[in-house]
Amino acid sequence: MRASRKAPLGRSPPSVSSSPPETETLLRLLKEKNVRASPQRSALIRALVGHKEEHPTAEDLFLDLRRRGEEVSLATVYNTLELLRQTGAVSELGFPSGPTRLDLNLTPHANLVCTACGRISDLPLDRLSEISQQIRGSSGFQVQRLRFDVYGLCSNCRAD
Amino acid sequence: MRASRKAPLGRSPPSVSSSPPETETLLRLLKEKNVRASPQRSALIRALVGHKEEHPTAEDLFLDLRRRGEEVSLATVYNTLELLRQTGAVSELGFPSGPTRLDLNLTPHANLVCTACGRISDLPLDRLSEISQQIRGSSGFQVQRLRFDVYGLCSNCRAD
DNA sequence: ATTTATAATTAGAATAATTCTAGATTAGCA
DNA sequence: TGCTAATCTAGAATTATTCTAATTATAAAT
Repeated sequence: MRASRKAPLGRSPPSVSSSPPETETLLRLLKEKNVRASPQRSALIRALVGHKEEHPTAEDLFLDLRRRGEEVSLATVYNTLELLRQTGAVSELGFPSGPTRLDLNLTPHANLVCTACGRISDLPLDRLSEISQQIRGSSGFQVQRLRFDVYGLCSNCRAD
Repeated sequence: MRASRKAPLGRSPPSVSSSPPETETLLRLLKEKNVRASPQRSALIRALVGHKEEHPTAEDLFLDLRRRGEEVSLATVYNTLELLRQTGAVSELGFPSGPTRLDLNLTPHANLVCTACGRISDLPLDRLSEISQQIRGSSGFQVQRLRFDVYGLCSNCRAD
Protein backbone atom coordinates (compact mmCIF):
# COMPACT_ATOMS: atom_id res chain seq x y z
CA MET A 1 0.00 0.00 0.00
CA ARG A 2 1.13 3.58 0.56
CA ALA A 3 1.26 5.89 -2.40
CA SER A 4 3.49 3.61 -4.39
CA ARG A 5 1.53 4.04 -7.56
CA LYS A 6 4.20 4.15 -10.24
CA ALA A 7 3.12 7.67 -11.15
CA PRO A 8 3.02 7.21 -14.95
CA LEU A 9 4.83 10.45 -15.61
CA GLY A 10 1.88 12.20 -13.96
CA ARG A 11 2.35 15.94 -14.09
CA SER A 12 -0.90 17.75 -13.38
CA PRO A 13 -1.81 21.17 -11.92
CA PRO A 14 -0.05 21.11 -8.55
CA SER A 15 2.50 18.37 -9.31
CA VAL A 16 4.03 16.61 -6.36
CA SER A 17 6.19 14.05 -8.05
CA SER A 18 9.41 13.72 -6.07
CA SER A 19 9.47 16.11 -3.15
CA PRO A 20 9.57 19.90 -3.35
CA PRO A 21 12.12 21.61 -1.14
CA GLU A 22 9.34 22.98 1.03
CA THR A 23 8.34 19.49 2.05
CA GLU A 24 11.88 18.83 3.20
CA THR A 25 11.94 22.09 5.11
CA LEU A 26 8.79 21.26 7.00
CA LEU A 27 10.01 17.77 7.81
CA ARG A 28 13.28 19.18 9.02
CA LEU A 29 11.55 21.68 11.24
CA LEU A 30 9.60 18.88 12.88
CA LYS A 31 12.78 16.90 13.36
CA GLU A 32 14.32 19.88 15.10
CA LYS A 33 11.42 19.86 17.49
CA ASN A 34 12.18 16.21 18.16
CA VAL A 35 8.95 14.91 16.80
CA ARG A 36 8.92 11.99 14.43
CA ALA A 37 8.22 12.32 10.76
CA SER A 38 5.61 9.58 10.87
CA PRO A 39 3.98 8.38 7.65
CA GLN A 40 0.84 10.32 8.54
CA ARG A 41 2.71 13.52 9.16
CA SER A 42 4.73 13.16 6.00
CA ALA A 43 1.61 12.50 3.99
CA LEU A 44 -0.08 15.54 5.46
CA ILE A 45 2.90 17.73 4.72
CA ARG A 46 2.96 16.53 1.14
CA ALA A 47 -0.73 17.29 0.76
CA LEU A 48 -0.27 20.70 2.29
CA VAL A 49 2.66 21.66 0.12
CA GLY A 50 0.91 20.33 -2.95
CA HIS A 51 -2.14 22.46 -2.31
CA LYS A 52 -0.71 25.52 -0.67
CA GLU A 53 -1.92 27.84 -3.40
CA GLU A 54 -5.48 26.89 -2.57
CA HIS A 55 -5.07 27.76 1.11
CA PRO A 56 -6.79 24.54 2.08
CA THR A 57 -8.76 23.87 5.22
CA ALA A 58 -8.00 20.98 7.58
CA GLU A 59 -10.91 19.13 6.06
CA ASP A 60 -9.70 19.74 2.50
CA LEU A 61 -6.45 18.07 3.42
CA PHE A 62 -8.20 15.24 5.22
CA LEU A 63 -10.36 14.51 2.19
CA ASP A 64 -7.47 14.85 -0.21
CA LEU A 65 -5.44 12.31 1.72
CA ARG A 66 -8.37 9.97 1.95
CA ARG A 67 -9.01 10.23 -1.80
CA ARG A 68 -5.52 9.09 -2.61
CA GLY A 69 -5.74 6.23 -0.17
CA GLU A 70 -3.48 7.69 2.47
CA GLU A 71 -5.84 7.46 5.37
CA VAL A 72 -5.01 9.84 8.16
CA SER A 73 -7.51 10.61 10.86
CA LEU A 74 -8.94 14.08 11.16
CA ALA A 75 -7.52 14.32 14.66
CA THR A 76 -4.05 13.71 13.29
CA VAL A 77 -4.58 16.32 10.62
CA TYR A 78 -5.40 18.87 13.31
CA ASN A 79 -2.58 17.69 15.57
CA THR A 80 -0.01 17.89 12.84
CA LEU A 81 -1.14 21.27 11.64
CA GLU A 82 -0.78 22.51 15.19
CA LEU A 83 2.76 21.14 15.32
CA LEU A 84 3.58 22.89 12.08
CA ARG A 85 2.06 26.10 13.33
CA GLN A 86 4.28 25.91 16.38
CA THR A 87 7.36 25.69 14.21
CA GLY A 88 6.24 28.92 12.62
CA ALA A 89 6.43 27.44 9.16
CA VAL A 90 2.72 27.53 8.63
CA SER A 91 0.16 30.05 9.65
CA GLU A 92 -3.56 29.80 9.98
CA LEU A 93 -6.05 32.31 8.68
CA GLY A 94 -9.23 32.50 10.69
CA PHE A 95 -12.33 34.11 9.23
CA PRO A 96 -15.57 35.23 10.85
CA SER A 97 -17.38 32.49 9.04
CA GLY A 98 -16.16 29.23 7.69
CA PRO A 99 -13.19 27.16 8.70
CA THR A 100 -9.61 28.20 9.19
CA ARG A 101 -7.45 28.11 6.10
CA LEU A 102 -3.75 27.45 5.85
CA ASP A 103 -1.06 29.75 4.66
CA LEU A 104 2.33 28.37 3.86
CA ASN A 105 3.84 31.57 2.58
CA LEU A 106 6.12 33.08 5.18
CA THR A 107 7.45 35.96 3.13
CA PRO A 108 5.66 39.28 3.53
CA HIS A 109 2.59 39.12 1.35
CA ALA A 110 -1.02 40.15 1.07
CA ASN A 111 -3.85 37.63 0.97
CA LEU A 112 -6.14 38.74 -1.81
CA VAL A 113 -9.48 37.35 -0.71
CA CYS A 114 -12.17 37.43 -3.36
CA THR A 115 -15.51 38.17 -1.77
CA ALA A 116 -17.31 36.64 -4.74
CA CYS A 117 -15.61 33.31 -5.41
CA GLY A 118 -13.82 32.96 -2.09
CA ARG A 119 -10.47 32.25 -3.64
CA ILE A 120 -7.39 33.53 -1.85
CA SER A 121 -4.24 34.37 -3.71
CA ASP A 122 -0.96 35.59 -2.35
CA LEU A 123 0.65 38.79 -3.52
CA PRO A 124 4.23 39.46 -2.43
CA LEU A 125 4.56 42.83 -0.73
CA ASP A 126 7.97 43.86 0.45
CA ARG A 127 6.65 47.08 1.85
CA LEU A 128 5.03 45.18 4.66
CA SER A 129 8.35 44.53 6.30
CA GLU A 130 9.18 48.23 6.25
CA ILE A 131 5.90 48.93 7.95
CA SER A 132 6.60 46.24 10.46
CA GLN A 133 9.92 47.90 11.28
CA GLN A 134 8.19 51.20 11.67
CA ILE A 135 5.64 49.79 14.10
CA ARG A 136 8.36 48.23 16.18
CA GLY A 137 10.06 51.59 16.41
CA SER A 138 7.17 53.93 17.02
CA SER A 139 4.77 52.00 19.21
CA GLY A 140 7.06 49.76 21.22
CA PHE A 141 5.20 46.73 19.94
CA GLN A 142 7.49 43.77 19.37
CA VAL A 143 6.37 42.30 16.06
CA GLN A 144 6.35 38.55 15.57
CA ARG A 145 4.20 37.97 12.52
CA LEU A 146 1.96 39.77 10.05
CA ARG A 147 -1.31 39.07 8.39
CA PHE A 148 -2.54 41.35 5.66
CA ASP A 149 -5.87 40.57 4.02
CA VAL A 150 -7.23 42.50 1.11
CA TYR A 151 -10.91 41.80 0.46
CA GLY A 152 -12.41 42.59 -2.88
CA LEU A 153 -13.11 41.21 -6.33
CA CYS A 154 -10.51 39.23 -8.20
CA SER A 155 -9.99 39.89 -11.89
CA ASN A 156 -12.26 36.96 -12.79
CA CYS A 157 -15.17 38.03 -10.65
CA ARG A 158 -15.00 41.73 -11.39
CA ALA A 159 -18.08 42.85 -13.29
CA ASP A 160 -16.77 45.78 -15.41
CA MET B 1 -32.98 52.60 33.11
CA ARG B 2 -31.01 53.55 30.00
CA ALA B 3 -27.62 55.10 30.46
CA SER B 4 -29.13 58.27 31.87
CA ARG B 5 -26.73 58.52 34.75
CA LYS B 6 -26.17 62.23 35.00
CA ALA B 7 -22.51 61.74 34.12
CA PRO B 8 -21.04 64.25 36.59
CA LEU B 9 -18.66 65.72 34.06
CA GLY B 10 -17.54 62.14 33.56
CA ARG B 11 -14.72 61.91 31.14
CA SER B 12 -13.15 58.53 31.70
CA PRO B 13 -11.43 56.08 29.35
CA PRO B 14 -14.28 55.33 26.97
CA SER B 15 -16.90 57.87 28.14
CA VAL B 16 -20.37 57.33 26.78
CA SER B 17 -22.41 60.04 28.41
CA SER B 18 -24.98 61.29 25.91
CA SER B 19 -24.54 59.66 22.54
CA PRO B 20 -21.29 59.70 20.61
CA PRO B 21 -21.52 60.65 16.96
CA GLU B 22 -20.60 57.09 16.01
CA THR B 23 -23.79 55.81 17.57
CA GLU B 24 -25.78 58.19 15.42
CA THR B 25 -23.87 57.15 12.35
CA LEU B 26 -24.62 53.50 12.89
CA LEU B 27 -28.29 54.18 13.53
CA ARG B 28 -28.47 56.28 10.42
CA LEU B 29 -26.86 53.56 8.34
CA LEU B 30 -29.49 51.12 9.50
CA LYS B 31 -32.21 53.58 8.69
CA GLU B 32 -30.83 53.90 5.19
CA LYS B 33 -31.16 50.16 4.84
CA ASN B 34 -34.80 50.54 5.88
CA VAL B 35 -34.44 48.56 9.04
CA ARG B 36 -35.88 49.88 12.27
CA ALA B 37 -33.80 51.19 15.09
CA SER B 38 -35.55 49.00 17.63
CA PRO B 39 -34.72 49.36 21.33
CA GLN B 40 -32.66 46.18 21.14
CA ARG B 41 -30.68 47.36 18.17
CA SER B 42 -30.07 50.77 19.69
CA ALA B 43 -28.92 49.21 22.94
CA LEU B 44 -26.55 46.94 21.11
CA ILE B 45 -25.09 49.79 19.12
CA ARG B 46 -24.53 51.79 22.29
CA ALA B 47 -22.76 48.85 23.88
CA LEU B 48 -20.65 48.34 20.80
CA VAL B 49 -19.61 51.95 20.48
CA GLY B 50 -18.91 52.14 24.20
CA HIS B 51 -16.58 49.16 24.06
CA LYS B 52 -15.07 49.46 20.65
CA GLU B 53 -11.55 49.80 21.97
CA GLU B 54 -11.82 46.37 23.52
CA HIS B 55 -12.83 44.75 20.24
CA PRO B 56 -15.57 42.84 22.00
CA THR B 57 -17.04 39.51 21.00
CA ALA B 58 -20.76 38.96 20.44
CA GLU B 59 -20.92 37.36 23.85
CA ASP B 60 -19.11 40.25 25.53
CA LEU B 61 -21.81 42.56 24.22
CA PHE B 62 -24.58 40.18 25.18
CA LEU B 63 -23.28 39.98 28.76
CA ASP B 64 -22.66 43.70 28.96
CA LEU B 65 -26.24 44.44 27.95
CA ARG B 66 -27.58 41.89 30.37
CA ARG B 67 -25.52 43.34 33.22
CA ARG B 68 -27.03 46.76 32.77
CA GLY B 69 -30.52 45.32 32.58
CA GLU B 70 -31.03 45.80 28.87
CA GLU B 71 -31.92 42.27 27.99
CA VAL B 72 -31.36 41.42 24.37
CA SER B 73 -31.24 37.84 23.22
CA LEU B 74 -28.02 36.42 21.88
CA ALA B 75 -29.77 35.73 18.58
CA THR B 76 -30.58 39.42 18.26
CA VAL B 77 -27.02 40.35 19.08
CA TYR B 78 -25.83 38.17 16.21
CA ASN B 79 -28.56 39.37 13.90
CA THR B 80 -27.86 43.02 14.56
CA LEU B 81 -24.13 42.62 14.19
CA GLU B 82 -24.76 41.01 10.84
CA LEU B 83 -26.92 43.98 9.81
CA LEU B 84 -24.17 46.36 10.84
CA ARG B 85 -21.60 44.33 9.00
CA GLN B 86 -23.71 44.60 5.88
CA THR B 87 -23.73 48.36 6.11
CA GLY B 88 -19.95 48.18 6.09
CA ALA B 89 -19.73 50.23 9.27
CA VAL B 90 -18.43 47.38 11.33
CA SER B 91 -16.07 44.61 10.48
CA GLU B 92 -15.47 41.29 12.11
CA LEU B 93 -12.09 39.82 12.88
CA GLY B 94 -12.02 36.05 12.79
CA PHE B 95 -9.17 34.15 14.41
CA PRO B 96 -8.13 30.52 14.13
CA SER B 97 -9.16 29.98 17.72
CA GLY B 98 -11.63 31.81 19.85
CA PRO B 99 -14.63 33.85 18.85
CA THR B 100 -14.89 36.62 16.29
CA ARG B 101 -14.14 40.09 17.57
CA LEU B 102 -15.57 43.35 16.38
CA ASP B 103 -13.76 46.21 14.79
CA LEU B 104 -15.48 49.55 14.51
CA ASN B 105 -12.54 51.44 13.10
CA LEU B 106 -13.01 51.98 9.39
CA THR B 107 -9.98 54.15 8.78
CA PRO B 108 -6.84 52.36 7.60
CA HIS B 109 -5.21 50.88 10.65
CA ALA B 110 -3.27 47.94 11.98
CA ASN B 111 -4.64 45.63 14.65
CA LEU B 112 -1.83 45.12 17.12
CA VAL B 113 -2.67 41.72 18.58
CA CYS B 114 -0.70 40.82 21.67
CA THR B 115 0.07 37.12 21.67
CA ALA B 116 0.56 37.19 25.43
CA CYS B 117 -2.40 39.07 26.87
CA GLY B 118 -4.69 38.86 23.85
CA ARG B 119 -5.44 42.55 23.81
CA ILE B 120 -5.96 44.19 20.43
CA SER B 121 -5.19 47.83 19.91
CA ASP B 122 -5.61 49.89 16.79
CA LEU B 123 -2.77 51.79 15.23
CA PRO B 124 -3.62 54.27 12.45
CA LEU B 125 -1.59 53.57 9.32
CA ASP B 126 -2.10 55.85 6.37
CA ARG B 127 0.33 53.91 4.26
CA LEU B 128 -2.16 51.09 4.01
CA SER B 129 -4.31 53.09 1.65
CA GLU B 130 -1.34 53.74 -0.63
CA ILE B 131 -0.69 50.03 -0.71
CA SER B 132 -4.31 49.40 -1.44
CA GLN B 133 -4.10 51.76 -4.42
CA GLN B 134 -1.03 49.99 -5.64
CA ILE B 135 -2.69 46.60 -5.50
CA ARG B 136 -5.66 47.86 -7.43
CA GLY B 137 -3.32 49.11 -10.12
CA SER B 138 -0.88 46.25 -10.45
CA SER B 139 -2.93 43.12 -9.93
CA GLY B 140 -6.34 44.08 -11.24
CA PHE B 141 -7.85 43.23 -7.90
CA GLN B 142 -10.71 45.54 -6.97
CA VAL B 143 -10.15 46.35 -3.31
CA GLN B 144 -13.12 46.68 -0.99
CA ARG B 145 -11.68 46.44 2.47
CA LEU B 146 -8.45 45.78 4.34
CA ARG B 147 -7.42 43.88 7.40
CA PHE B 148 -3.93 44.20 8.74
CA ASP B 149 -3.00 42.24 11.84
CA VAL B 150 0.32 42.56 13.56
CA TYR B 151 0.96 39.78 16.06
CA GLY B 152 3.54 40.24 18.75
CA LEU B 153 4.11 41.49 22.27
CA CYS B 154 2.60 44.73 23.46
CA SER B 155 4.71 47.08 25.53
CA ASN B 156 3.22 45.71 28.75
CA CYS B 157 3.90 42.08 27.98
CA ARG B 158 7.35 42.52 26.50
CA ALA B 159 9.96 40.81 28.67
CA ASP B 160 13.17 42.77 27.92
C1' DA C 1 14.48 -11.07 18.67
C1' DT C 2 12.00 -9.50 22.86
C1' DT C 3 10.90 -6.37 26.10
C1' DT C 4 10.01 -1.88 27.55
C1' DA C 5 8.96 2.86 27.52
C1' DT C 6 7.41 6.51 24.99
C1' DA C 7 5.31 8.69 21.12
C1' DA C 8 1.74 8.76 17.84
C1' DT C 9 -2.72 7.61 16.04
C1' DT C 10 -7.46 7.07 16.25
C1' DA C 11 -12.71 7.03 16.78
C1' DG C 12 -15.80 9.13 18.84
C1' DA C 13 -17.36 12.26 22.66
C1' DA C 14 -17.32 16.90 24.12
C1' DT C 15 -17.11 21.76 23.48
C1' DA C 16 -17.52 26.36 21.50
C1' DA C 17 -19.34 29.52 18.40
C1' DT C 18 -22.67 30.53 15.38
C1' DT C 19 -26.85 29.93 12.62
C1' DC C 20 -31.40 28.28 12.05
C1' DT C 21 -36.36 27.56 13.14
C1' DA C 22 -40.70 28.56 14.21
C1' DG C 23 -43.63 30.72 17.24
C1' DA C 24 -44.61 35.12 20.00
C1' DT C 25 -44.34 40.16 20.12
C1' DT C 26 -44.19 44.69 18.39
C1' DA C 27 -44.73 48.57 15.29
C1' DG C 28 -46.46 51.12 11.51
C1' DC C 29 -50.33 52.09 8.97
C1' DA C 30 -55.03 51.65 6.51
C1' DT D 1 -59.07 48.63 15.56
C1' DG D 2 -57.29 45.28 12.94
C1' DC D 3 -53.89 43.92 9.37
C1' DT D 4 -49.38 43.01 7.81
C1' DA D 5 -44.73 42.80 7.97
C1' DA D 6 -40.81 43.31 10.79
C1' DT D 7 -38.55 41.95 14.79
C1' DC D 8 -37.42 39.25 18.72
C1' DT D 9 -36.66 35.12 21.12
C1' DA D 10 -35.58 30.38 23.22
C1' DG D 11 -33.91 26.60 22.12
C1' DA D 12 -32.55 23.16 18.51
C1' DA D 13 -29.26 22.33 15.00
C1' DT D 14 -24.95 22.82 12.75
C1' DT D 15 -20.04 23.52 12.15
C1' DA D 16 -15.41 23.50 13.34
C1' DT D 17 -12.34 22.17 16.56
C1' DT D 18 -10.45 20.05 20.72
C1' DC D 19 -10.38 16.48 24.05
C1' DT D 20 -10.28 11.67 25.87
C1' DA D 21 -8.92 7.37 26.52
C1' DA D 22 -7.76 3.30 24.38
C1' DT D 23 -4.85 1.18 20.63
C1' DT D 24 -0.85 0.86 17.78
C1' DA D 25 3.77 1.94 16.27
C1' DT D 26 8.58 3.11 17.12
C1' DA D 27 13.14 3.24 18.93
C1' DA D 28 16.18 1.83 22.49
C1' DA D 29 17.98 -1.37 25.44
C1' DT D 30 18.61 -5.98 26.50
